[in-house]
Amino acid sequence: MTELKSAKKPTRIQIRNRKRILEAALEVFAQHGYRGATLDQIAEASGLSKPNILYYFTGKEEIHVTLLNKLMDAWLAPLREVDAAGDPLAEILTYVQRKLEMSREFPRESRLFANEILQGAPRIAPHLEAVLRPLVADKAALIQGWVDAGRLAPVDPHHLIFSIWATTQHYADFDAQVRVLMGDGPVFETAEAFLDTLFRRVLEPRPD
Amino acid sequence: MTELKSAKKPTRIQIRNRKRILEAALEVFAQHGYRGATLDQIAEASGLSKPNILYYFTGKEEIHVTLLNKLMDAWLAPLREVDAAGDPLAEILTYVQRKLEMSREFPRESRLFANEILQGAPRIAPHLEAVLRPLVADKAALIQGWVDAGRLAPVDPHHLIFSIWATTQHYADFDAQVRVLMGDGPVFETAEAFLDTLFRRVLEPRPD
Amino acid sequence: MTELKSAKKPTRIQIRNRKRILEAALEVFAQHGYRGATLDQIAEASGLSKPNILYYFTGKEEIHVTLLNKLMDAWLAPLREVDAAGDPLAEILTYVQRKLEMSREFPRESRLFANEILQGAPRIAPHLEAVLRPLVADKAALIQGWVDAGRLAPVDPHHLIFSIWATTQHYADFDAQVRVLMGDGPVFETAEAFLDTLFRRVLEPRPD
Amino acid sequence: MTELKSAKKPTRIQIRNRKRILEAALEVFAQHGYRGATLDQIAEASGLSKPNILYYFTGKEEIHVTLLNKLMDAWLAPLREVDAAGDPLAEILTYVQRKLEMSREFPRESRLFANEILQGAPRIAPHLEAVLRPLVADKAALIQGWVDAGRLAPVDPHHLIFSIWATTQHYADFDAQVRVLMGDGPVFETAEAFLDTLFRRVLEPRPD
DNA sequence: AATGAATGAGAGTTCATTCAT
DNA sequence: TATGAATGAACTCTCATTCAT
Repeated sequence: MTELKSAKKPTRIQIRNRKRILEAALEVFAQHGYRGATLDQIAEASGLSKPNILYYFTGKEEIHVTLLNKLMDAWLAPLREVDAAGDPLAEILTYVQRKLEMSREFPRESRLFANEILQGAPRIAPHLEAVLRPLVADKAALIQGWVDAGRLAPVDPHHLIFSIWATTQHYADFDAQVRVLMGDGPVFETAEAFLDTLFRRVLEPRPD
Repeated sequence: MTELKSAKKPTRIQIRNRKRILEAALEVFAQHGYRGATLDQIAEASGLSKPNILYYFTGKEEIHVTLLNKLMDAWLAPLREVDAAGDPLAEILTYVQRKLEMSREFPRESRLFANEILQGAPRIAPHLEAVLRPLVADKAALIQGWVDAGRLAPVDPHHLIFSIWATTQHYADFDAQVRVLMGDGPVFETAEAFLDTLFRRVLEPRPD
Repeated sequence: MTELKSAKKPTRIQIRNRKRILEAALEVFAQHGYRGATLDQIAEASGLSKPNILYYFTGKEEIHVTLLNKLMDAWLAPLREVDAAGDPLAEILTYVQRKLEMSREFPRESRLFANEILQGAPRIAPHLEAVLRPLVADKAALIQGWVDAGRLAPVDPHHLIFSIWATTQHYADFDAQVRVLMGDGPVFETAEAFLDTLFRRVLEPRPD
Repeated sequence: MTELKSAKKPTRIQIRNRKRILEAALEVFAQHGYRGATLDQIAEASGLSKPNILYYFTGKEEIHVTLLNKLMDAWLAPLREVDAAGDPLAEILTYVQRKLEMSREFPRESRLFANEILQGAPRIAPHLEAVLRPLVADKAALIQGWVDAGRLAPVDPHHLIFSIWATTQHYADFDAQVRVLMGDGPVFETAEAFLDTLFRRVLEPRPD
């Protein structure tokens, strides 16, 4: 039944409404978490009726999973683009910058992801193992190679990646706290400079 | 009525049961978030009956708020102890170490806090403004002073603090992801070395 | 509007689609009962869309009633054919055989009917009173006449008819149970012999 | 959780309310079938609120299964009591009488069972295989023994049992139809005489 | 201090039916 | 004639909270 619907090519209305729903759901899930979000909220935010939402998605969970899957692709793109042929320091600083950009442009996606991981990754763990793990293993090896070649200061590649994720996503995930502490001033601009400095100092090979 | 309870000094049983409830609730709230947690789960985990829990606490929210308040004190202690009279680099590296320690010792508290902030800090925002803001302002000024005195490499104090929080709490909050990527190997031990190196490189004043 | 449809003579497509719908609905209603059946199931089984089904029938109930009415005609035909001019015992044994045949050929119709009666005949009671009652009264009188004439062993005609219905329809209505108890062996063949013997022994006039 | 409740010995209120619910549910399920029955109806009929019903039973299905299980024990008791040491004809006629009695005393149980079998025994099939099949096999063998010994007229034991079930349960399951055809006159009294005669004629060994 | 019993307010979901084309 | 889209009503079930003891 549902198969049929997704098998046939979707109409314009279907495309539009699925987008609306996902957009609304992203907002709601990001703010309240999976359990905290309600279909009523998504319905209201999307301007569709609750049963109509269930006309497009099998249920609450399918909406959530769809969001997570869409998210992961975009989420990992910057890491994928770290180029073995590029200049090591430049590659990583670019990666940091792009990750920070994503936190600014897509804070809701970041929070959606954070919520999922916080709760033990119940729905996305398989994806992490299948997709994220090999990708990270690959890039960690690349970084290790750079370190071994003396092109980066010695550093644990995995922890380096974690620290990039942590520091960049922080501005999306902990936004409420950041706002309290920094007021209405420019956050991302100063953050960008700070993180550039930080990782430059950490990674620049020094003669010693 | 409620006043009476707090007016009279609590009996031993009261103290014990409130502890049990908070311990159980910490576990449950940290894993499932506020909305995702149920009193039934807390009741089961605490070994008390649901109505009995509501004898000690007005409701679900009060339990949550109590946990958050207790948490904040312990949470900020390491920052409070950053000593203006100490050696700047040592003070901060010690702070990093103590924060990481807290992530290892109290991951549930970290996740509880992360959950709250992720959702926009609806219940803890006042506390952040009243307590956290002045404390951070104070310590940021201290760090700025150290920087100005040339005792630390130039760095934005606020963002520095954020980066410490982000990198240390990451190991508690994103544990599920870290585990997928690092397997069963030692995480905190290598993290400690990594973060020590990281912040040392960032903060050590360099002649140039 | 609805009148128009029945006023004009139906096109070939109409005839074909109504047949499809009724065939599918029979399957679904017989298995799940009136409430348990859904238009979705009927739509899927018939290969038509849900709204299209409602183009041919006013609603779920009309489909059900249509099925019941069609059913009743066929259902009573064997009884109608019990011939006053025939040999009493042979007439009744033939009736038994034909009823059993219908259970084998049309088990879904049997179950549909059983479902309806089980629930108090809410939709078919009028039909029963108007059609079934006089027919049974007539045939009961016929049997009574045969009994009075000594051509059948003395027996209550109404209960005799009930016992014929009960024993023959049992193989359709309680098929699930029969299968559990008789395995995959031949059911209807042995049942036919059994029922022939049974009613023969019951009805054969004996000298006494 | 639920285990705990049923593990501890139930209070008087629990016993009373579970009885009320089962009594009400029997009425509702027997009339409308599993899908057709609603918790609202059961709630109304039992005088309890809907959530309160779910305080005593896990869900709709548990109520249904509980009823079926309770039913089966009582349902099979008469067959169990068919005594190998008794007089064959008397044993069976007594069984017929007791089954008819049950149809009169417990028509709702009979309809509940009929509903379940009609729908393919989705919930009770295992029980049928585990309990009913061996019991019937046992009694069928007993009857076959009586037949072989010439103490009963030759007859297929399985079909004999089916015919007893069919004819006796008919008065409960098809009550709506029987009422239409027999009016307000005595049904069970005449049915008892009829069935006694019927099975006597069928089973009495005849010299031939 | 404790708990069995009860419930109102929703939650997610289903479904017969209607709308619009 | 046909169907994608939409919905109101109802359904099962959950849960924080209250009642009564």
